[in-house]
Amino acid sequence: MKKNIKIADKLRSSGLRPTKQRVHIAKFLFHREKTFHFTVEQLDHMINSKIKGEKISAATFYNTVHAFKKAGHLKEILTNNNKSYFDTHTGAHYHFFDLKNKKLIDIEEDLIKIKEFPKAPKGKVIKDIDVVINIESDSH
Amino acid sequence: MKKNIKIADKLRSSGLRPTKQRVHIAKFLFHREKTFHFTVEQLDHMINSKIKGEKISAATFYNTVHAFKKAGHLKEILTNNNKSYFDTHTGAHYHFFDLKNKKLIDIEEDLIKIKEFPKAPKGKVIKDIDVVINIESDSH
DNA sequence: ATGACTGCAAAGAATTTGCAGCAGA
DNA sequence: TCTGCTGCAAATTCTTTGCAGTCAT
Repeated sequence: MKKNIKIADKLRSSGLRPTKQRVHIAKFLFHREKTFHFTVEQLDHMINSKIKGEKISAATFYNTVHAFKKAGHLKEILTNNNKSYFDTHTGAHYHFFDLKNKKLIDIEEDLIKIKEFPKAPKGKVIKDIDVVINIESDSH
Repeated sequence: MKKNIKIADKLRSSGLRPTKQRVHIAKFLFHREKTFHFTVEQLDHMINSKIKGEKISAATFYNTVHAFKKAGHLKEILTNNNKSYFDTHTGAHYHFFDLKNKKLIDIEEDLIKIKEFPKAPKGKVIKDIDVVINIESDSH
């Protein structure tokens, strides 16, 4: 029960009302040790398949995930898959993307050293840098 | 007319039949000096708006762009935009992505130096590395 | 002739939107 | 009470598919 309160506070302090659905989703996402990568659709299936009663609607998953992202609790990752992947690991880091099984693997920031990179065009600033290393099976 | 022959040969040597539609699209894409970034949809509009008679169908644009990509004449680029962007510049290079107007800007390979990066997981090899530097307006 | 390619229209996926009703503050 | 949030269904957007007819070789 403590955890619920913490989650509620986390949401409230981000300006998000801790509704039943949001708390449910937040607990699922943030009460885990390891980083978790997912698409909104996958999240929908994973959570709703465990709910016997009232399911959470897809629209709410989209709303909630985007709200969490805006609040800085989730990070969006680019892939070659034309889908939005999200990551509970919000610090600076990069990814392997396994082209075969469409799975992401974290690469901690300090494992990649970008020695230099160009300045942003005039009037623009760099917001962030995405690095995706696409991998495939050895046999290729 | 020479150019048409060259294009036809380029296609044939990639195992692609130089149909009227493919030659038309290939000329549009490859007879230009500067790199060109586009989505399939944009390409469709750009080309079909110039055709008075028989338009080329969307399916053919998708088929053709993917065929060109497979043949190595186009490169696909990741963005934060959940859309497939393609690039006529097929060599190794990276991109700025302007979050405001959804435009890509090339960054030549030698402007980014990745000092070190992790080994691929066992049984996997690195296919390629995507680097996208997201930029936004200064005022942020 | 014989595959390969095209075009259409329909289906599919992922995501967004509009709005009435509900529920936190 | 008063916004903000949810849920539904419909709408959108981008992309793929199936198949009959057409074209390159």
